[in-house]
Amino acid sequence: MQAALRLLSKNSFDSISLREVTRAAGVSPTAFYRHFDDMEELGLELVDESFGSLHAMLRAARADPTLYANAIPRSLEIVARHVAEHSDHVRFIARERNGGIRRLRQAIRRELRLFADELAIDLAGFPNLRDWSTEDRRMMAGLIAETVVHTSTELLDARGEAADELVREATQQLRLIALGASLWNKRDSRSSQ
Amino acid sequence: MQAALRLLSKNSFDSISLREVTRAAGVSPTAFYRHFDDMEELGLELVDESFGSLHAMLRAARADPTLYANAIPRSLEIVARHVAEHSDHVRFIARERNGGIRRLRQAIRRELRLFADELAIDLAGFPNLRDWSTEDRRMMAGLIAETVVHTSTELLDARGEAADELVREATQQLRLIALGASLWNKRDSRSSQ
DNA sequence: GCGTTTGGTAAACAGTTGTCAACCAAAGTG
DNA sequence: CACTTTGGTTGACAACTGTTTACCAAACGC
Repeated sequence: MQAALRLLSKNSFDSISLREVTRAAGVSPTAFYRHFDDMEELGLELVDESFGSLHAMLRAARADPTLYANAIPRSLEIVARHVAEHSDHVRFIARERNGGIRRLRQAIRRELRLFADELAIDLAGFPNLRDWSTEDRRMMAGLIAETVVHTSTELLDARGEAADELVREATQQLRLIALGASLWNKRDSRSSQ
Repeated sequence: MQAALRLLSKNSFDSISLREVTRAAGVSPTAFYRHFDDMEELGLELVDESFGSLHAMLRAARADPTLYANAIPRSLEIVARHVAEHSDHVRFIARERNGGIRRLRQAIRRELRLFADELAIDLAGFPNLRDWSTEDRRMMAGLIAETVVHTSTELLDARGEAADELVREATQQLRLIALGASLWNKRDSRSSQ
């Protein structure tokens, strides 16, 4: 799996071959079948691993007591570090989220939805969002999640000053959203006018 | 190029072979070289074609006088139709935006940045955004663009009721952003506190 | 200590791949 | 009319692919 991730930093999943993976792992092609039926199965396990490291990050983040005071910049800082430390995982998720292999796409999107749902629950901890409908909180969580994910994927190809600029922009965007939330009329939620 | 797009609806670009493309086009493998040096060159031309159809859509949209009155739902309606009519182009962009081929990624991201820049200029047409700094307008345009692009890629795999739901959610998200904009303090733009 | 599970190996298979050289017919051009 | 460009062809090439079969050594379970 490490070998596969190494290859995946340059190519997309459905372009790397079973033999390439085993070659990179320093093992014979047939040894692959001792661990996976299929390349697809390898992919699905990589999805698990990638979201595992993400959830570990989230658990650590939620334990941080300084988070709530300055939630936006603090969260983005944590995300930026996660991207730096697990760039292979982040790149894999970003790439295969819209990639060519159906089941991988579905698995990743399901996990991302779960991530947004967790965020929606966290949002209920903020006083001014507490009496929103859960549907509205999910809508807002989806917007925030997408902004964070998008920023993460852009961070993959940025270094130094450019990376800082991306984080600055995302900070402003999340602030804009938070500002909108302070004016949100809870009764608007279902009138699609 | 049509044949390639057909294949690309199932697989990602760097997993389809030159021979597959020519086979799908009903032509011999070597005939490929009469038109492109490379698969990469084919890819770059597909990027041009895809953004061509997008810009045609935008030009038509801007000519619509009913747009400004009800900008958010009207724009999303237009986008949804574009996705339905050019799903191959949209899928290609979504997939290769984070795909394995560097130059394709770069070309697509450059075009998406241009798209956001155009949107930033359009935003200046709204009275309450006219006296913002151009930097803030770009920040907001980036957020809107990403929301629209993300919604488009999700629309690719949704049909009927699910698609309507996606559009409804995006409508709410854009409204939340617009609401935030009405409170935005223009002098905040550079103080990263 | 003996049998079984685990994780590795080599050799071979039929297919597929990108690219080259050589050839050719139709269309366009002076 | 002659000739050059355009866009196609066939055949061949070595290289690479996923998967099967058969074989093997070390570690583990009792």
